[in-house]
Amino acid sequence: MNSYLTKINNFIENLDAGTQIALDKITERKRFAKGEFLLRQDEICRQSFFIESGIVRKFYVTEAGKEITTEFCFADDLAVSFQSYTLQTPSLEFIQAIENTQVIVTDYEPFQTLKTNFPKLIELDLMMTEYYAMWLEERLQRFHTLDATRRYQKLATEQPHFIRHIQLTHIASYLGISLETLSRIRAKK
Amino acid sequence: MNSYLTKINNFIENLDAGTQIALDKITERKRFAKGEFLLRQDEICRQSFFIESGIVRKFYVTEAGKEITTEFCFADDLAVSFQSYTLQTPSLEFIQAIENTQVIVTDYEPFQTLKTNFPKLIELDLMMTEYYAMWLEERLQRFHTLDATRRYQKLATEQPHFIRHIQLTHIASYLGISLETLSRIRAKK
DNA sequence: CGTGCACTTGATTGAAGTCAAGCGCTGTGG
DNA sequence: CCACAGCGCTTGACTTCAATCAAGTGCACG
Repeated sequence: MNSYLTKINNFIENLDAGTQIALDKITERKRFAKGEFLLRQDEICRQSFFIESGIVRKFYVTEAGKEITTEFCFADDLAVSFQSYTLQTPSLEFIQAIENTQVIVTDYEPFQTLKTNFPKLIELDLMMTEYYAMWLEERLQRFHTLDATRRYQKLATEQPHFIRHIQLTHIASYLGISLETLSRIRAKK
Repeated sequence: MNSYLTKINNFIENLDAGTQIALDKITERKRFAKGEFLLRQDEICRQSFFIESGIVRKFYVTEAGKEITTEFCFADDLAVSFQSYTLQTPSLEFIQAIENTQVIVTDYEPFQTLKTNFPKLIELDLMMTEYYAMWLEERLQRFHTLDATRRYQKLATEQPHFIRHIQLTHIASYLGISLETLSRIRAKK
């Protein structure tokens, strides 16, 4: 499944010049300082953010006021509030930079228009959505079958950079366990 | 988000005649008796199954030999092993009819070819994938934030037909709780 | 009239949450 | 330059939720 990312990147690099140029015209570079929000709850996600460097986190807040982290995006990841972006409805999620972050911003509307002239972009959109769906499937499977300890272990072995760069409060929230339990899991062994 | 399904259905109905006819040519109707498998683990999912009537269930088997149900598909749902279908790699999942089921089968290869001639089908593919991703997001959120009781309650109020038509063993597996716990949740109140 | 399957009920255990206190940085203001 | 405030994290005591193991019920079907 990770090879699918390579396929997507190849696809982007091999886009014809016309599509590339059109794409360039509707994007811009932007920086967010650590702590800044790329998107807030209730706003409509009218942009996608391709991370060039830094880290962002997506999270929402429960009725009880607890922050639930849904995803971390590192360099080369695309950050959007998927449902808000797709339906153009108010976002349930926040997107926040947890390090100084540089992104390439693409506006929703121009991109949709562009898709009608450059059908390759629909394919691209499809591939990226497929990738996201597979990512979600895998994440769901882990919640469905693994206990707290094994969820942490998988993360620690497969994404060690998560643990190196992200504070444990957020890791715990991302794994759906309490900070205290995470601390205990890490302590033993 | 459910209105997105309506949008997809409208899109299908409003496809130009050419696309419709081409689509018809690569599909066939098929019946599966209760208990039959539409797809088995390790097979490559080379077809998509649009359910006309009946019910199918998607599940995989853990190393420990436990069946984990990932999805139920009813009439008008599309059943595929998503990762296997998308990557054309061996499926981790089984797809099994749990009632006598009638489906419209579309083969993968011809559909991919068709997409190059009828770009509307790429759009359709995109919309369906977007819908699936949003469905996964919601399901993931429930695992992430709700305890067993509230997961059951949401299911019972939002999809009462699930409980009417599907045996509790499968419901429990779908909700990620043991059959005994589900029984107790249902007993009280 | 059993045999098997779907489900229930009870007893016990274990995993993880909550509450509470404390530790060790870092950074800031007196 | 020290003091202490705040944050990220740890540790301990206790509670709660849900899994497991084990019987038992009731129905369906051969």
